[in-house]
Amino acid sequence: MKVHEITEEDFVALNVKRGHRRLIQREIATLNGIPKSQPIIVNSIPPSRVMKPTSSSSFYAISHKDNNTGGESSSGYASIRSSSSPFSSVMIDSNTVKETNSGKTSFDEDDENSDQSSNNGYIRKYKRHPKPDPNAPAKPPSAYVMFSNTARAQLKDHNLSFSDIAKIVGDRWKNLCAREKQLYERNAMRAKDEYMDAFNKYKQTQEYRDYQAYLTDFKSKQEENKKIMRQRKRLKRDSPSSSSGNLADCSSNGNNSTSSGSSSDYNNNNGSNISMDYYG
DNA sequence: CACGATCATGGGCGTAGGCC
DNA sequence: GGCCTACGCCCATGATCGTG
Repeated sequence: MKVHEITEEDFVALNVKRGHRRLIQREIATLNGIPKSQPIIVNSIPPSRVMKPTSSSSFYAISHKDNNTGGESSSGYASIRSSSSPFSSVMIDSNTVKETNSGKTSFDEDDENSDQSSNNGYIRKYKRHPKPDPNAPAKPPSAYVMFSNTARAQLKDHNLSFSDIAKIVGDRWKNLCAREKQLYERNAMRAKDEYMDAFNKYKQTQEYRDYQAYLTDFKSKQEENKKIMRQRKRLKRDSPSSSSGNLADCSSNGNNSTSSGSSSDYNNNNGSNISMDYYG
């Protein structure tokens, strides 16, 4: 594998910390001719699978999905989960794309088996999130989110596409007069204060401690599952002919070690709602 | 300081994981 | 191992928070 082909998953697999990942990615971007002024993209897809953007939009997510319709092509999925922020987008050098298009790149073990075989398709990154904490106070919306809720309600009946609405809301926010904006900001600040109070109180409760325990448990089980999946893949790869027998054994082992605990815990957990995420 | 993640919105598709 | 359900992710937007 060439250095510039390394993906976010590869870094994670190598235990490279995020800050270091960003530094390395910046250097790679520079090598690829991307100026420092341009933000880097967190590439979970090796360059060989990156497609050129289809529009001039500043947002650059690579996908087979039909824009705006929410419809996805049935032929697989190639996408980068880029941040919703426009800052997170960057054009990947088209030369890089061409250069590596035919090359085979290695993946994180998990993706490796994702049988790109079938359609050359890349399986999107998908991680199960822990259940949110139903007892935790709801996170307060920002001023912009408050505004967008109002604006969306007004635009709801205009039969506009999802992205059109987003663009209009963004425009309206930019053109909002200072006084009105201040109003939203004040509301947001008040909501935030209330949230902080509520959350500090909530942290003293048993529910909070239970949820923290659930999170820890959830994480360790995910790790466990990952190991099992790797094991299965290895077995499948190593003995394709006798795969059924081995697989059965392996899967039963896997199920014993995971489902027994996880399913019951999942059902028994008190849930929770601090939106945690385990992307690494 | 830079930059990714999150939040709301809705519809549709694909995947993880539970269950038998 | 196959079926089925729940839910993550995609699309756009900007402010804000968190992390390295």
